[in-house]
Amino acid sequence: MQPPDELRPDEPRPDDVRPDDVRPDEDEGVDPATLTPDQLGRRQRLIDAAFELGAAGGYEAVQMRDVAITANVALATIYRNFSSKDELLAAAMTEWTDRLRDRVVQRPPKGDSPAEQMIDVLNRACAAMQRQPKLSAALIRALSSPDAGAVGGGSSVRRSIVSMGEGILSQLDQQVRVDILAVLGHVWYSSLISWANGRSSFERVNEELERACHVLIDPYD
Amino acid sequence: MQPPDELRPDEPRPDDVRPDDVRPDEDEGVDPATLTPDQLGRRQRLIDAAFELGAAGGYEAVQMRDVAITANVALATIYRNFSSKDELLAAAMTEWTDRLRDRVVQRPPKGDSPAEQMIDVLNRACAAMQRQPKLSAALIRALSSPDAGAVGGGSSVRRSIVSMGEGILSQLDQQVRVDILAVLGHVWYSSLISWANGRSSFERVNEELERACHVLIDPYD
DNA sequence: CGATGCGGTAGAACACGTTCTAGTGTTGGT
DNA sequence: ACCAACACTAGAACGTGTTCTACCGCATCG
Repeated sequence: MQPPDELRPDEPRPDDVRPDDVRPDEDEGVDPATLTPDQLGRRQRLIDAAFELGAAGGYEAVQMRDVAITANVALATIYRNFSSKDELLAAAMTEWTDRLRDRVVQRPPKGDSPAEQMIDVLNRACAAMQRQPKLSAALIRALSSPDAGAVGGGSSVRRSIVSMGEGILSQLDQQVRVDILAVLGHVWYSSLISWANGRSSFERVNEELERACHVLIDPYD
Repeated sequence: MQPPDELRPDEPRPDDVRPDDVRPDEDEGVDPATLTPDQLGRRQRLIDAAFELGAAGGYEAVQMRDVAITANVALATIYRNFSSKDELLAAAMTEWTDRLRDRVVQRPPKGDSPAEQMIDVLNRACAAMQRQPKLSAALIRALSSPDAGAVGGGSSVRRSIVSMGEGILSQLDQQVRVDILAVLGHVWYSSLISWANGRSSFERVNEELERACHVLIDPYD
């Protein structure tokens, strides 16, 4: 299964391309350049298997033995590529987030005020996740895991929020903009974790984000 | 081991008292009123064991078999009182948070502006956690777990932030105050999870909170 | 060509949260 | 006094992430 492309599921995308703007310095240990095509293939098959199992049954359905079978790989081989289940899922999250961000960023947000525009962008990102709720929850859960390997995924998400917001808040003072985006990142992260853990609904996530956008942005506008 | 009382470790406190303002409606299933003293004792011993093991070795050191041994109880008995390890830790978190909040609230925050006062309060809470870093991380990790039983702990923490902030921001418009405190709650939660998962330092948590207080409160002041 | 080392495979083994089984008080109603 | 219900105990058993063992094939180096 290919990573779901929620915003424009119809656009063709070759199997093996990966976004070329990923920062290698924050990824997990292995340097992609030194991998043989065989190894890259196995690695991608593993990530795809994680997508597939996660989309079908959520976090607990991504069982390492099943991932191995789905990807046609030995169990121990997973651990040669990813130090843990959470790192595997975090790698999947990175891949998905990068695509999602590209989509969201490249169409103009609707709304009259910066706050409204920011809300629109976040809503669209949320809507994309909502279309694959089990997968999203699984990926978010991995991101919030204590596993060291999941760090890269977290910073990838943070980067995405910043790049989504920079254009919209460009009129604001540099420092204020950074601060606002940082706080928004916290609200996003916190709300999604609550949602992924079954503590709140998706509407609640949207409400929280909306509230935060208003209380943060409006007074500066 | 008794729950650590970080802010005033010297004040005597009887073994069996529990704060009388806990809302039973958000606690785990069992109604405390119907428990025999024996049962209450076992329950408290379990929470105390969790404190002890968690303080010594963090989340992974709180192993159910060890908790059972430490509390002098059979393994299965733990699961009669708490539906999971995370719920046990969440109960411990609730107990600790309630005390912490009482301490923090009852002395006047220092600082000239509401933002400064809010920062002071949050800093003090952080400082208390920093004194038992392994325990704090363990409790926070439990709070952020997908376990249904941990919900009560989360709302207990949220309540604490609100009650800590209400006095300070009393001059603000009601709605704005609620919104600000909600956003602050997200920042607090998100930062602490990152810290508990080893992704950021305690100074970083303080910085994030400080930043959030300024960007949220100052424009309304 | 042979040695060496690396990455892969199959599958057992291990750790720890959780559940199950069977048996033993203890308690409260009749 | 007896019975039923229930909480507790000891310990086995189970599930799933992770690690270990043993072995194999293949490429690179001498």
